[in-house]
Formats: sequence, structure tokens, C-alpha cells
Amino acid sequence: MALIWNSFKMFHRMGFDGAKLTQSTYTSVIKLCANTKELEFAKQIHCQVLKNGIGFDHNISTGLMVTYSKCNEMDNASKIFSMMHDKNVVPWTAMIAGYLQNGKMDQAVNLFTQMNKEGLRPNNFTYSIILTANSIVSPFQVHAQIIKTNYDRYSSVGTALLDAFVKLGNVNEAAKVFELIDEKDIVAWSAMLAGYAQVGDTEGAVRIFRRLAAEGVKPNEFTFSSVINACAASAAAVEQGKQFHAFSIKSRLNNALCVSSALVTMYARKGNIESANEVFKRQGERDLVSWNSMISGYAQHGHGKKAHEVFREMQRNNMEMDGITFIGVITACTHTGLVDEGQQYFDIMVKDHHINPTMEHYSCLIDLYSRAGMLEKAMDIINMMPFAAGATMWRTILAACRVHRNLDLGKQAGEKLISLQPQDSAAYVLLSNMYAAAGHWQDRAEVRKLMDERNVKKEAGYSWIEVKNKTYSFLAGDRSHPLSVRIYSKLEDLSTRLRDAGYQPDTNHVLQDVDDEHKEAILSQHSERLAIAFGLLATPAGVPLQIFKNLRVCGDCHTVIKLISTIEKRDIVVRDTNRFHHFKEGLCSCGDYW
DNA sequence: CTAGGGTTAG
Repeated sequence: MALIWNSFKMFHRMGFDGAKLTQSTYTSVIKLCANTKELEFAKQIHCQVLKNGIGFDHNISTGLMVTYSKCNEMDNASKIFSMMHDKNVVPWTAMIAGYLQNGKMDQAVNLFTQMNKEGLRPNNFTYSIILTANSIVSPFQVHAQIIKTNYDRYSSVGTALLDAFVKLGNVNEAAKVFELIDEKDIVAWSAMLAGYAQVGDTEGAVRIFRRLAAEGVKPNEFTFSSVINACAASAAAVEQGKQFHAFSIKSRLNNALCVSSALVTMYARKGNIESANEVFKRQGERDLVSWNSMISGYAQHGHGKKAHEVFREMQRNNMEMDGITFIGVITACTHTGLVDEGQQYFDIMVKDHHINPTMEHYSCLIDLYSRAGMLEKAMDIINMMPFAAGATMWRTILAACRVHRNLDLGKQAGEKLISLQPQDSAAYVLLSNMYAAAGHWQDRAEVRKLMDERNVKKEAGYSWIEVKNKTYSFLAGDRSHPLSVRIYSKLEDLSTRLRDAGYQPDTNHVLQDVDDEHKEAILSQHSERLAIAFGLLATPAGVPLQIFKNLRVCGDCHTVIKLISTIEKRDIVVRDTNRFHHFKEGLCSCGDYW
């Protein structure tokens, strides 16, 4: 920074001293302005150039255009652009880039078309820029045009193209483009990693990382941030992320903001909230994303108080907050049952921070009230908010109706949900579960019939556990594991000791129309129990267990796991679709509220 | 003189 100011001072002195200010002097200083967004200084230079009759060459004009673009002064940029004669591809490209950086997609695309009409050939810069306008330009179309020029073999163009495909969710197409790049630079490698991260393909990302390492390419902070992000995917092994953490330390990049924030998120999502906090505490500098990551982490783990503390600390540090900060604290309240506090955060957000609530914020509020059983309040929100309720919201209401036995509203919500997503099994399952829990077997049968008629398949519930870097997954009643016999005898053993500890199975959670004895058997073979029994057998005493589940934990399993944590003296962490449950000495971090 | 990659939520 100091050096920059020295340059500006030097430039001033040159003017006073009557030194000859050449075009190249101006060019250098304008470039400096562009890099530092020194708008006022650039304006002075603009005037001087006009006054002194210095030749208005393309370098100076383009430099000024870039500076104006970066400072959101597109009118000034466009004035200069229109005054330039015999423009080559460079100013055209700079102007297109300016429009895109200022979110003016239409103008950028118009200019690109006009440029082609005037017979000017886009170069590799132009293509890599225009491809970032993916909401307007189809990468398939641009790709066709690029192939003729062979620019897709350039790392810069290939990267922009692959990224455009990634943003369309088409990683396969992105990977094809990636392979065709002649000399893949670190930006190309990192973009490909980010692509795999976005679709949650950890193995794909790890493969790419191994390849770049084998080729002797040096990862930078973006490379690590992307690969660590890929390790936050739900199916990724916990160890995988740790390994990249270690590697980033060796490369001395672990303290880069984007890397450390990725680590906070990864550890939190993988159930290791302590490690997430360790990384957070060690961050030398923090930005909005760092703070948000920590708050969201605590929210997912149901640590409402800690999320609140981080929020307060953010306030003390006068950090700017955004909509995501508030999604974090409101969901933290949801998972802790702090209804009033959650509403207060929403009000503070609107009144004090002037943040416009989005659909997601209303979703959070609906969740907040629904989970607390305040279904009328939740419906009030739906009726007053400036959006139409989407499938997610109706699903939230329906799930709450099932828990709180509100059959009328549940029926209504279920119908809405099914009409919005006729092929999504969740709606039918929730509805039928609700009827089953209420003993309305006839209604339940009708929902099931509808499901069959429409050929909607229920997602099978399963749980998995990692032991020594290997993942073992279990379906309910699963007997496919080689240790199956021992697992079931462990379950028997547990069930005896559970009864001694006073446990009564809660057969309300069995949603089939069968007799009670059978219900107990079904409960005792829920997939999470199989995974826990296996974990107890396969790990030494005292080692904490971590279980993942693709659906929500049922109330009976929740009770059982609390007891197991006592009688087996084990800490057990269960991540369901919604949050983490930390079981320790007979209690759960959710305080039985979830 | 113009360029491409990353992070937070649900």
C-alpha cells in the first residue's frame, strides 16, 4: 500500500517539476488506479489528459475504462469507449468485462454480438469473460463457436467453459472440457475440484487432487479450499478432510482465509464441532464468511447458546452481517426451541440491519414455529409473507403436523405438497406416517395406493459408520454384514440391559399396522441401532462413535441411544438429515427438542 | 491495455 502511495506522490512531483509526462507514464499510473480503485485520482488524470492534449491512445483510454468499470461508473466508461476510433479487440473486451462486473448482462452480450458483427474476432480473453455471463449465454453454444478457434485448449478459456458447465450442474460435460485443456494451470485444476465439490463427489475431487500432485503442480489456497469443501460432502469420510487439513499446514496455506473457513465448515458438517471451533479460534483475521461458518456450525449442532455468543462477538467487533448470519442464528434458535429469540433475530435483521428477508428467512421462521408446535403461527407467516409457499415450507408444516398430531392441517399441507411435487416420496411418506401414528389405517392405505399408482418409490432409510477409514452402512433389519450374527447378539444383550435400566419401547414410532410384539422387533432393528451395535463391537471401549443417517432419528431410537451412551460409557454423535445429536451420559445435546 | 478458479444457509 505504501509503495502505491509513493508512486502517486512521485507522479505528482513529476507534474510540479515539469518533467515530461509521457504516454507510458500515464498508462502506468492509470493501471495503478485501476488496481487500487483510485477513482478520484483517475478522474484527475482524465482531465489532465483532456487539457494537455496528450494523445488519447488506446492504452490510456482502456486503462481509464477499466478504472471506471471497477468503480461502478459505467457511464464514464462507456463515454470513453464510444469516443475511441479503430478499436481493436482489447477495448471491446475490457468494456464487455466492465458490464459483466457491474451485473449488466444484457449490455455485455449486446456488445459481444455487435463486436462479432463488425468482424472483430474475439480472442481467448473475450471468450473467458463472456462465459461468466452464464445466465444469458449457453455454454453449449459458445463451446461450438470456441471449438472452431481451438481456444478451448487454452487453460483460461477451458476453465471458464468448464466452470459454466459446473454452474449448470453438468459436471460430466465440465470434466470433458477439462481433459481437453493442453496445459492445465492451477486455476484449471482448482476449478475442476470446485466442480466435484459442488456435486458432492468427494472421490472425483480426490482423484483430481492426486493427479495434480503427481504432475508436480503446486496447490494454492483456492485448490485447498475447493478440495476441503469437497470433503464436507455428506458421504465423505471424516479422515479425508483431516488429511487435506494436514497437507494445507505442510504447504503453509492453512491460514489463508478461504482455507480456514472451508475447514470450519468441513469439520462442522462432519460432526466435529470442536475441531471446527479450534480452527475458528486460530484464525488471525476473519471475514463475514468465517463468522457465518462458525454460527451455522453451532446451529447445525444445536448449540444455540454458542451460536448466540459468536453473534455477540461479531457485534462487538462491528462486523457487518448479512442474511446468512441471520439464517444461522434463527436456525440455532429453532434447534434449541428458543421461539421468541428466533423471532427477535428476524425483527432485528429487518429493523436494525435493513436486510430484506428472503424466502429462506421465512422458511426459517416457519420451521421455528412448526417445531415448537405453534402451527397457527406458522400458517400466519405463510399467509402474510410476500412469497408463495414452496414445497419446502409445506413439508415443514406437514412434518410438524405429524409430530403434533394436527390431522386437518396436515391433510391440507400434504395435498399442497403432493400437488407441487407429485413424484417426491417425502410427501406421501409423511402423510401416511401421520395417519399411521393417529391410527387412521384407512387414510393411510389410500395414500399408499396413490403412491403405488403414481409409481413413487420410498427412499430407504439407512445409517452408516466409519471405522478405520472404512464406511459400513446398514439398512433396517439388515443381515448382510459379515459380522451380522455378532451384531444381532450385541443388540439382544443391549436390549436386556436397556430393560434393566427401565426402558419401555415406544411403539408409536412404528408405522406399520402390526401387533405390539412385532413392533418392538422392528424398532430394535432400526438401521442406526445396527450401526451403533457394530461400532461398539468394532472399536475399543471409550472411543466415541459417529453415526450418519439419511432420514431423521425416530423418538424411540433417540431414547435408546441416550441410554446406550450411559450403559456403554460412550459418547455417540448421530447426524440425521436435519442436525447433529450429541449423546453423552444419558443426555442429548438437543435436549430432546428436535 | 482485456481473462478464467474458492468459502457461509436450506
